Amino acid sequence: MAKIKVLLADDHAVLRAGLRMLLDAQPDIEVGGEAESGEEAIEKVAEIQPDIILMDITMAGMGGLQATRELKKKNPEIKILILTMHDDEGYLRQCLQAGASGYVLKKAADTELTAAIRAVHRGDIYIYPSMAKVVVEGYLQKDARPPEASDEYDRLTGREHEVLQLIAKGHTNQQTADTLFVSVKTIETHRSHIMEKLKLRNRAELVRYAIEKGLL
Amino acid sequence: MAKIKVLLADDHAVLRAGLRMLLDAQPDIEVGGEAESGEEAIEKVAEIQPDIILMDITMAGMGGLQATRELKKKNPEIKILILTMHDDEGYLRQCLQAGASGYVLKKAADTELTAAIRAVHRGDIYIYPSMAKVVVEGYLQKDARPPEASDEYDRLTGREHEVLQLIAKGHTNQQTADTLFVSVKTIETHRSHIMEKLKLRNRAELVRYAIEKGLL
DNA sequence: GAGAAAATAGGGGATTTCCCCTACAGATAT
DNA sequence: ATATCTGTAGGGGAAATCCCCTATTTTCTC
Repeated sequence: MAKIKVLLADDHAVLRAGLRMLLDAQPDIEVGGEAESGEEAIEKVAEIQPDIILMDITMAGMGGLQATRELKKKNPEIKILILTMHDDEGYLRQCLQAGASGYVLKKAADTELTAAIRAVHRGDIYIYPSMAKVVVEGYLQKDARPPEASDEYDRLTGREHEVLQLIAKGHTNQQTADTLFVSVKTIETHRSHIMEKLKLRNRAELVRYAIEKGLL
Repeated sequence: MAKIKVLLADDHAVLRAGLRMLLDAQPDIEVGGEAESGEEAIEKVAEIQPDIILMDITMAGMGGLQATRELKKKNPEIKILILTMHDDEGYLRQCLQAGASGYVLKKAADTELTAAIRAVHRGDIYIYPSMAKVVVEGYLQKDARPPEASDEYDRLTGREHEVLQLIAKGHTNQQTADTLFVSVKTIETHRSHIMEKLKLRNRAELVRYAIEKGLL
């Protein structure tokens, strides 16, 4: 099986040398080349065709962010793993938006870096755990219910919750009944109890309620 | 320095045994106890006071999700790392909302699991890379939206937009007709054109579509 | 062990949705 | 000037919803 070919892009020669030692010692990874700047990284990509670029953000000349944007535009299938000392949400976000597949801090352990390289090579995204927190918060907060919200909602029984979710997904009463292996009449009863408890007047309001409560 | 004390909660004894071998072999981790269900995990926590619970989702009796919610409610400082076979965004989201600090798949490498334990113990969040993709997408999409989005949606006429919004608010065809001072049949025609253009099959899907596009 | 709540199921009927059509007037575009 | 799009409206029928009820079994709770 072919090794994962990595291009190192960082303007510190010592760090590149250390990374080369570390990565070449892995059975499944090899360093295919090095670059000192964004421009050089772009040139070298055409030449050595790496699987992954390990990219610093701050480099003399073109930085890693701009280089990432240009590389992903010309070459969408290339994977770029940011390796930086910047423990900063702003950078993280910009890198991800530029098309980076991962973000690792230089203080990471060597096993974390190699795990990140393997993850990115598989097509996954690797976010260094101390940075992951903000990403997850952003993810959840999209509809993060302020815990208060609903006392009527808590009065729904388990089965009623199930029925509510299925209906909100667009299932008809009949489809819902089939899914839960009960009769349409049972679904109607549940639905009417739900609507009564939540003071809803028709299916549309019910769907809207479920979505706004983030039940899907 | 004290070792990281871990409680294993999983209903497969063999898996627990394997994990115990692996974790006890680490210089900085020890297994403090085991549980076969959510209920048992809750009991054991009081007894052995672990730093981290390694929790499966699907267990006989109380599952890991419910157990996570209850543990975090009583004991917010405890860290819960989900270890599951479920490669599923819905579970991931529910676990994070329940208060889990990490989500690792059972197919992960041993070094990934130990890295996750250490990350969570530091107070970070660890998301297994193949699951991280959806989280990052959710994070970015909060504002990095406009690119493609909606070509079918743009094909709706002005009047169709109006009708769509009213219906999504929970109006019946009749109410919508009264609001717009036209006949119910006109609303029906508009609605059927909308559903055709957007490939929706019933009112519930229509409501859902409108809300998810943020039309309200 | 009595009572309440939850889940199941049905009857019957009014209303609404959904789906197929057709039709026509006015605006717009080719 | 002809074709297409938009908005309007309707006929007719099948299907689904919605709204009253009642009723049985199981499960929880006090």
